[in-house]
Amino acid sequence: MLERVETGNAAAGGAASSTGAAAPVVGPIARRPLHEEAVDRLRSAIVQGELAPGIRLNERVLSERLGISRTPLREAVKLLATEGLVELLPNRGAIVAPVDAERLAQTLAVMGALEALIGELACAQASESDIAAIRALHYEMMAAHARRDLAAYFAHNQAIHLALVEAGGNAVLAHTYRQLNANVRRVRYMANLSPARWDAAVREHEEILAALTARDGVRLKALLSDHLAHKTAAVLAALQDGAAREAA
Amino acid sequence: MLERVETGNAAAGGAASSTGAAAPVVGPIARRPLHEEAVDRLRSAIVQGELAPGIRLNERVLSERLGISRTPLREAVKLLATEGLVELLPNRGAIVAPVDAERLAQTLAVMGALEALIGELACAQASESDIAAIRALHYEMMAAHARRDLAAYFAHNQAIHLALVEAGGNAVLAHTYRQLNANVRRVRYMANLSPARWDAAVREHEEILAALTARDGVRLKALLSDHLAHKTAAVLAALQDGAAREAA
DNA sequence: TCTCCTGATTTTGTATGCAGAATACAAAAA
DNA sequence: TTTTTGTATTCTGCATACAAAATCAGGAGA
Repeated sequence: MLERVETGNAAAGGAASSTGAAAPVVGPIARRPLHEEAVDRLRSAIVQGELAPGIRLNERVLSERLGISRTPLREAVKLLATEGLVELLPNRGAIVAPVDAERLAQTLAVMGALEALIGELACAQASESDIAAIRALHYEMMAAHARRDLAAYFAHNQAIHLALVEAGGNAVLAHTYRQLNANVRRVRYMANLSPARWDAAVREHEEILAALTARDGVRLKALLSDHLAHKTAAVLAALQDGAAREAA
Repeated sequence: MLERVETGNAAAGGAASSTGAAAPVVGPIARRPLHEEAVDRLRSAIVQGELAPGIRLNERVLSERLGISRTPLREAVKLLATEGLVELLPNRGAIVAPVDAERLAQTLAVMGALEALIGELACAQASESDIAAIRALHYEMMAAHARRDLAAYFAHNQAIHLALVEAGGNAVLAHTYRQLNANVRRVRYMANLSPARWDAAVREHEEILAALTARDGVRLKALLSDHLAHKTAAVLAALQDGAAREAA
């Protein structure tokens, strides 16, 4: 967990050896900044619960683990703080942000407001190949569901929702959505959903795909909103549940 | 412009000398981190156009001007990059993000989606004193309009919209809204609005206040959406205008 | 035993140093 | 004159050094 970074920036284009084929001449591989690497690393560690809510992020320890110095690490931590994944304690460093039901509910409410725009834009702007890609993801997700493979299901589910927002062609919307979503995913990983809710979610996805295919924006908006509302209920319930179990 | 920081963190509460009066004991004033100071400084400099779009942010120069070292400054710049106010060029530092009509339109679309939630929450959650405060701001704005004092008008206008979103009690929503808004404000500063649009905006604000007072969420939602749509049109038009004038 | 102080240690926040990349400049070639 | 190539300088990205704040350990006193 949290392996060293090993500056994996090896020449992406590789030696375009041999014949001077119509190779696009790769271009000089911009090395990825370490702070970005650190952001990604830490974000996924937090989202996947590898770094539990509330634990302190000791700079020295983390910088050793990631194999980078404190400077880019601190930059990364501050970025994650704006995403709400970590909390900055003045003069006392940072902790992984505790999961707060109130805040989570607020986040989901904002995402709900965005769903309307997402549905509208997706229907209006998605290319046929965008839709085809989403359909492919949908069936892969169905397969995961049939297999009761929760991890794969989540992964494809995420991919679908991201593809939907991307298809709308509004980069700001996509960025905002992603950022909010990070906090929700964290809880998702913690909470298994009930079989009933799982089945219902899959049915909802069927309808979502149908509406998108028909490019029925009004309907897609409504479906996405409902879908999120159900998800909200499930997530908050799971959270309550977890808290209760904790207390026992 | 961009005066040194002078660590204005002087004991905020001042010496709580003399009698142990019921002073709220200020607490040992947590010194404000320099990177935060830098963020605020740079953000307002950019929003107010003091740092023009496209110009390079030379680290050495900036750190000297602000009187802080490069480390916290770099942290600040990276934070502003996530807000979209600056653009990071790998190995070549950062520039003030160019104003891009496309991106601005996308930002405004997202804000539009949020307006619905803002209106709903404000009507449902605002306290009477919240509403009173907004009303006070409203009249101050009206005064500024009567005086044709554009700067004061903008300031109060901003304050009203922020108060509205704050009154809803959803901190995540407020945070998201603020962030998106920074990019719009920048253009606002650049573009004077036409007298006709100004008058119309004021009338819209009258209706907004009325709907809030009546706690008519449905109506407030619609009004805020329309208001933003008009603003969007005005802002984009002003932007076109500016570009055209530039070309001439 | 508990509380409160005091000094040592850890940890953060900030500044500075260093290597490599990018740019600017100047001379040579076309 | 224009383009190209080699060199010097500037700047960024990262690491490290240093100072201030916080935490911890131990002991004195109640």
